[in-house]
Amino acid sequence: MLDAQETKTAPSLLYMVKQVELVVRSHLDELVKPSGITALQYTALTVLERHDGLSAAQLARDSFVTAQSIADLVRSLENRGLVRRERNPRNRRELLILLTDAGRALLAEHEGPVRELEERMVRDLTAHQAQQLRQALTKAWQALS
Amino acid sequence: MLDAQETKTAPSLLYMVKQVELVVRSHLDELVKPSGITALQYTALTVLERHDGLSAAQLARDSFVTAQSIADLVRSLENRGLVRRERNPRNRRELLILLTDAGRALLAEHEGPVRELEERMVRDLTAHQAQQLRQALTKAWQALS
DNA sequence: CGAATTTCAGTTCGACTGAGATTG
DNA sequence: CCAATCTCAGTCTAACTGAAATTC
Repeated sequence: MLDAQETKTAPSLLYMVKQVELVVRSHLDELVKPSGITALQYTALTVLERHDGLSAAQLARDSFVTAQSIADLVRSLENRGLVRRERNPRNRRELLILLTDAGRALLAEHEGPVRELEERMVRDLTAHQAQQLRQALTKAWQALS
Repeated sequence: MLDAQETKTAPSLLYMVKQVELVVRSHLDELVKPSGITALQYTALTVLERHDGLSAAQLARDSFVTAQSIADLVRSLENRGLVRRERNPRNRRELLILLTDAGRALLAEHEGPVRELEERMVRDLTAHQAQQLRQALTKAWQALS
């Protein structure tokens, strides 16, 4: 509200990224709240959807947090029956995190509303501009990683 | 690491926004840590730089958090002497938050490194693409607000 | 009186550090 | 022996809810 309208100095790109993330997360939290999970937990499930059988350590690196922090999140997903864990037979230190049927069902349930949220986000962009946005974000992420 | 390389399904725009925000925040935290403040506190100072004399309630709405949450942040900035507060004479409920000289000095000190971080973020984009990114983020933010 | 702002008190969640066990 | 992974224990920050005081 404060920045896009009466702007003395243009807000930085860093700030705009933060603002978009803030508003996305608040909508996402509302969407998944009925399922009793947070936006953070939902996002972890979508990562597992794309990379099933990840270890907690890999998930932690992907999220820029410590392994200890991820452990709590994984445990709560496990307690809800959304994921299960099993030893990696090739490296018995690792516990692989796998989606359960209930986890996949929860993802399927929210697929539509989440897609609608993303469509609303690019409502005022052309398909080409939305594609450019995705590429620019990917390049920005790579440049800072 | 996990998504831009071996991608089964393209990560969503919502997820990319989150990832860029995560990596930006981790760099920003490192930059401002020597000053003894967090990225969150630094960001609040930059908001005040653009809109000096904001109330805590306005700052809270801008950040999608409750007034109670912002109160702690403002109090710690006040304790460090980076902001001061005074009653709005036109509306005596409000306490306006104003940058002190020390607050402005802290912002000036970090201006260069923060600009370098932003330049690094758009390193692989043309000037036009960076401008398009800013516009797309602004439109996305408006569509969701 | 109702709405907005601030403050106080208590709580919860999501992160951290440090230390230990197991595996490669 | 060292590095990576996971776990346990304790802590801290940053968010929350609820309730009260003040002002418009």
